[in-house]
Amino acid sequence: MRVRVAPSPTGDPHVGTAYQALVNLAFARSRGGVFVLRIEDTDRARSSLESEAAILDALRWLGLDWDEGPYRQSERLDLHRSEVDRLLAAGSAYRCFCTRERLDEMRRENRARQRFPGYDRRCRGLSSEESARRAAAGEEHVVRVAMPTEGECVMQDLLRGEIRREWELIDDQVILKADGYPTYHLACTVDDHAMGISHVIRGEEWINSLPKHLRLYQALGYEPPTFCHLPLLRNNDANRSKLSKRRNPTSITWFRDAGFLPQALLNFLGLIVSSRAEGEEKFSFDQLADGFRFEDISLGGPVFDLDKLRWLNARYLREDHDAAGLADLVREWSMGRERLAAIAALAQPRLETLGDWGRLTNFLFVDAPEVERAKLAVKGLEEAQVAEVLQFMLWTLEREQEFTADVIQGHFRRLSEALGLSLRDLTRPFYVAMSGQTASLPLFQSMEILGPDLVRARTRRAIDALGGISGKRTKKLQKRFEAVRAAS
RNA sequence: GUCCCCAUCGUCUAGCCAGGUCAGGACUCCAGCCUUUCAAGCUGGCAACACGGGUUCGAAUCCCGUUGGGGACGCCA
Repeated sequence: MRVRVAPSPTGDPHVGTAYQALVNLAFARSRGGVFVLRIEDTDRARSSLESEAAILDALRWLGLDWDEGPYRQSERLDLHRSEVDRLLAAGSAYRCFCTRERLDEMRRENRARQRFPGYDRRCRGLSSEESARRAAAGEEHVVRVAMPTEGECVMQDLLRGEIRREWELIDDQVILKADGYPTYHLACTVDDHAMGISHVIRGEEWINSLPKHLRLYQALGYEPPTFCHLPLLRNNDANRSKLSKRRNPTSITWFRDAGFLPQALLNFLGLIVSSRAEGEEKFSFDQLADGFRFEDISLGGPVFDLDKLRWLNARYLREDHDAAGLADLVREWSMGRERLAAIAALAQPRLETLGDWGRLTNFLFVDAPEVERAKLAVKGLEEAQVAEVLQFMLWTLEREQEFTADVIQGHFRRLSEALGLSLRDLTRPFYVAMSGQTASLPLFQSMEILGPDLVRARTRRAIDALGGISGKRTKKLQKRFEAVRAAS
């Protein structure tokens, strides 16, 4: 029995990845199986080594260690390409020379006519001679799978049982991009087979792609594994969309930085996977793995309840540590040597006695400071406008990979110019959002020390403190934001 | 829009597959006890089977429909 988790290194280590890793690992441990880690980095533009490192770190922090890997898909291109060639030779796949413009146009039309927006299969009829000739001539193309055009795809999901879908509703999916990299569908299928994965346990968002994968298994002559689609973690707001960093802290590093214990987070995720009828809700990974059963997973999308996590975390804090142990924990969390030195550098010029330290640096040692609405005010701006400014910066920072004081300062300068606002006025509400106070340690350096996760969470809190921004308003704002961004 | 998945307290859920208990537990909230304060702890309380049909002596549980929510529809994963 072999399972895997296959995150894509395109952003912060997501708590959903931890959730899936947890289920896979628990299943593996309960049956003496092997747990494989595979990095899905076939998106050359968005994948980064930093993100990959952060994911490995986060999984290790949680104690979700892998038995094999990490494998990188980008290092397995020869295999992927040769399998594509095999499909091409067998006529199960074909080259497509359609331009992106034509595809966009076609999708727009189909959507407007409320039809299935898939590819119209224009290139599927090309003769193999013409196809080979144009490819040899260097014409840009992708490779698509030829899907069956009639009948029904009958799938088995471990949690849901049988699922049926008309084949004609399945698109001729691209499996090899113009840049020569495989898409998820191909790479995942080929690698799962090559790595002997017996159970594919992944998020529910893949359920619609299962027919494509099944077709690939068949065309490649592979025996398909057992598939199991886990419900998606949801946001805690009204619409309950799938958990996103837009609205909630989703990064595993945020949980670490905000002072949660890895055991508590893991336990919390485990509670979603396998909740006890009654009795003890605090349990270790080993206990979870011990009694692991797929039947215990409920199919409704669970809302991530931070309050319950805090309660669990509190229990770990006081039940699993004595006072001395807790002191070690706090020191480790808040005063890593490097971090402490950075804070000292900011505090030193503002310190009269060591006793000032607490007052001055307190905000760097809490998960979130209290923010008074009145303190967020900026002279000459409405509250709503202040909220918008905060939102603009939040969007800017969400895209920023390099979270250093200099880079952050650059963003503030540009935004102040673009909005015609003095840097002083622009930064004022951010001092309050970050520290809870109008007078505080230097903003940009403080933000660097806090790190992207806490900065984003605090900015969001400040926006909420000002009454928030409605969904409608957000859309309009986003347009203006793009305009401002383009201009600056 | 089309297709797929899902539906028990505000939240996580037990019960459903093998119909028959005041629908159970936990978080949150409220009250009381304990206590130098606050937490913690203890005790108690508020709170749910989305709706409509069917099958049945009997439906949260089985079937159908409606509604609601989510997901997918990319040369992203």
